[in-house]
Amino acid sequence: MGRAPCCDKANVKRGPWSPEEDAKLKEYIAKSGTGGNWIALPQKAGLKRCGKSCRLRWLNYLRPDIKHGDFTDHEDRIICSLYASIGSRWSVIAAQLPGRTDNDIKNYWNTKLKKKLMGFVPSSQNHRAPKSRTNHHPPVFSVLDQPSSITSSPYSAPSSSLSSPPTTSAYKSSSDNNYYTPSLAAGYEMFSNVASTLLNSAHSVHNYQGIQESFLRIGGEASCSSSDNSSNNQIGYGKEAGTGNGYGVDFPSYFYHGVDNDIDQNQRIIPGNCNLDHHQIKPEVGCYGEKPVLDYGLEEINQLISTNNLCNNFFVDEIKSEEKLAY
DNA sequence: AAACGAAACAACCGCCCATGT
DNA sequence: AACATGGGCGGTTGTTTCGTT
Repeated sequence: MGRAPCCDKANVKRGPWSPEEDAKLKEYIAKSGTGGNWIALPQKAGLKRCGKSCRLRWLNYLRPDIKHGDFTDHEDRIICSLYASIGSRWSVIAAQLPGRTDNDIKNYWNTKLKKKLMGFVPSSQNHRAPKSRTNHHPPVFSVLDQPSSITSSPYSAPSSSLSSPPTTSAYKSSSDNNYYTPSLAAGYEMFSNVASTLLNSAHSVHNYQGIQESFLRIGGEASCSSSDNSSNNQIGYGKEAGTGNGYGVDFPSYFYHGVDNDIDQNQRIIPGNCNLDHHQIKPEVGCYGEKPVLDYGLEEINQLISTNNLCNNFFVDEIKSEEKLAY
């Protein structure tokens, strides 16, 4: 038995909204609010529209706090890092960008940012001028137009598990029995490249502050690694910040997710056992040892990486695709 | 100037989930 | 517990705009 439609499709107007309809909707909501019932709203407002259509129009376009215009570099970075962390949860990403809607971000990602980050559209070929309704901004991630920077990065290249796209409809983890959606896997893959490049950028052009904002601040996860300091061949990089429910964050995995890493036979940091059923991504700033990550300067970070022989392997294997993220 | 293709973005569709009955 | 309903979300499609030929 199929579900009853939310409205009578035959008797509602579809397609682009006219200025008159916009005015009616805005006027009604300004006067009466949504009333918590979008289905009943169009009739009350005198609109021949589906309630869902009204909701969409209001939330994505008419709301007074909507920010129109091009995305800033800072917004780009937030989108990238969150996409890499949580996939295509556009509403969650939108929540981090005041004034931006999930639809807006989704469209922006699909039409511009994704291609940009994947290197499909080098800035020199990005010939299309912006539409008049938007403000032009400088090309984002110009550093990404230098693919050689990835391989020449002082940090390790992304792990091989991410160097090629999944060949099947689902991405099988090598370490558990979970499958990942292509979009999520693609996001991780993309992000691994982006992260490498940005890390290199931070190293080479001394703009670490930007990297902090785009990656570090997004948040570590509550630590519940299966590795601990007592293990013979594991190093407890995941120091808890304080006790109890502190957010233990490894370095430099914190660049990505802040999971607890283990160490491999070559004494390099490898992805930790991060299970997002248990890890909650939170917007807190994590700690390395007892010190907030943001308190580390570039020199210190480089020193830590050097001293601890850290690498930036990306740890898609340990991320489950069906996890619930609690905020 | 017209045709065409690509890009941008608004809007729709259908599913899922929370909540109420 | 089962069902109905509305809201929310992500994926996809349709339309418009603009650059190129």
